[in-house]
Amino acid sequence: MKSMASTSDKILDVAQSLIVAGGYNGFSYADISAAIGIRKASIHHHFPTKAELVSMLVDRYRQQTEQGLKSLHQQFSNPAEQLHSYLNFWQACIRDASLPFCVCALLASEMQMLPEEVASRVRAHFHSLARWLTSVLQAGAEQGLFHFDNRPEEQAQMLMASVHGAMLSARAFDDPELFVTIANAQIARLLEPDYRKTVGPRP
Amino acid sequence: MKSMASTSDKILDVAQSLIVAGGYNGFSYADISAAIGIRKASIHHHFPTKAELVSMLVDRYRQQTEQGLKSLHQQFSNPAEQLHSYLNFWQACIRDASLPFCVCALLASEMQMLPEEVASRVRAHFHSLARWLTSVLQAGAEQGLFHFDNRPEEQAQMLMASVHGAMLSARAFDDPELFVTIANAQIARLLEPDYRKTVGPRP
DNA sequence: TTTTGTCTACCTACTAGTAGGAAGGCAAGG
DNA sequence: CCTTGCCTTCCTACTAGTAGGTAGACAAAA
Repeated sequence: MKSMASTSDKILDVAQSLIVAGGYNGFSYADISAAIGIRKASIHHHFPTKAELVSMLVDRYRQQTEQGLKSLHQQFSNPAEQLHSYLNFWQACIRDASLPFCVCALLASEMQMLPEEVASRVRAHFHSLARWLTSVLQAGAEQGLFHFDNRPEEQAQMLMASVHGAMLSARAFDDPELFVTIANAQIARLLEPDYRKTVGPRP
Repeated sequence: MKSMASTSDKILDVAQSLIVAGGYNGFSYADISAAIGIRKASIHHHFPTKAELVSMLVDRYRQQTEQGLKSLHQQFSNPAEQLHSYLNFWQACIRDASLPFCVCALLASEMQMLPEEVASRVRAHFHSLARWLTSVLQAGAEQGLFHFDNRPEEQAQMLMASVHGAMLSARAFDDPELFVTIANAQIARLLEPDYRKTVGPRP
């Protein structure tokens, strides 16, 4: 049985893991070429320029993310469980090192030198993630599950920053569990006291 | 009057701003050469390899940071004011774009592909910053200024992640004020209610 | 005189990207 | 059936430019 994934998907897969490891300038067509056993020129056939490659990659990532968040809504009606499930996803990724950093978060740190077509897509991801977190927090607050003093938009920004910062710390300290600690402690503070015992972070 | 800074300091200054903009792989000796009007070879005289250059740069940055935090202790005896002053520093840096990102935070995102001599220094910065934040939080808690449920070490990690994540968000959204919003909201939650009015974030 | 800093000139390895062609799938026309 | 032609995919071979790094000459300062 041949490998199912198309060549262009394999290229994006490899490129994604290389970007997550070292950013936009941290990989080359030659790296991808070596990883999947295809010539450099063949990669250019699928993605004429590096900027296009990464743009397509971010588009795919955004699409996967949005689909994931949507299916999360179908799976859990409870905003607290949605939030936990979101964090569990990253927890698992960071633990098994399959995707130990958000592609867009990493690219965001290099924002100033990204091609505009990439930068705008990264920005769009941040906007849509902020929107999603805001809606979950708002729903949770209305249902009396969450409690916070700020506007939901602000609280969402705080949470998003915590998650990205926790990824960074986990990487800096070379300690995946640190992500879990930080992220779970952060949402524990959101939960209403009487709800904290039932849905709070598991040990 | 000739420029006061030594050549090697000028090299480090330029390299730092280039790293902050695009990371380890985001700058070259040629970039520095062009920026300060010196030949590439002359830079190699001061810093034989790129890894050494960045190592020295991180050493200098760590030294400056530690000195800054020390002088901050001399200036303010109040832990809440120390914390505010720390955030004000970054606030100013990000607003005037002089140093719109922590060098070590940016390098941390590329940890996996940094030369070991650089990576270990970045890790050391994270450790010492965590230590400082822990001590400030602990002192503040003992004086009844702060309130939090976790151990001070954990709370320090949460705060550090928030600060770095806020830098990232400010960059991703291209909105310096976002850093201020997130960071100030985060420490506002630490402050004891009756203390919040006097030392809380200014409007 | 030795050291320090800078220079010109160069090196090898790698960068993104291009030119042009071979092999095969596929569909229309004979 | 077979041919023709298009399309996709991949290839070899190449380009111009940039990466980090080196060798050695020169001048000024210690």
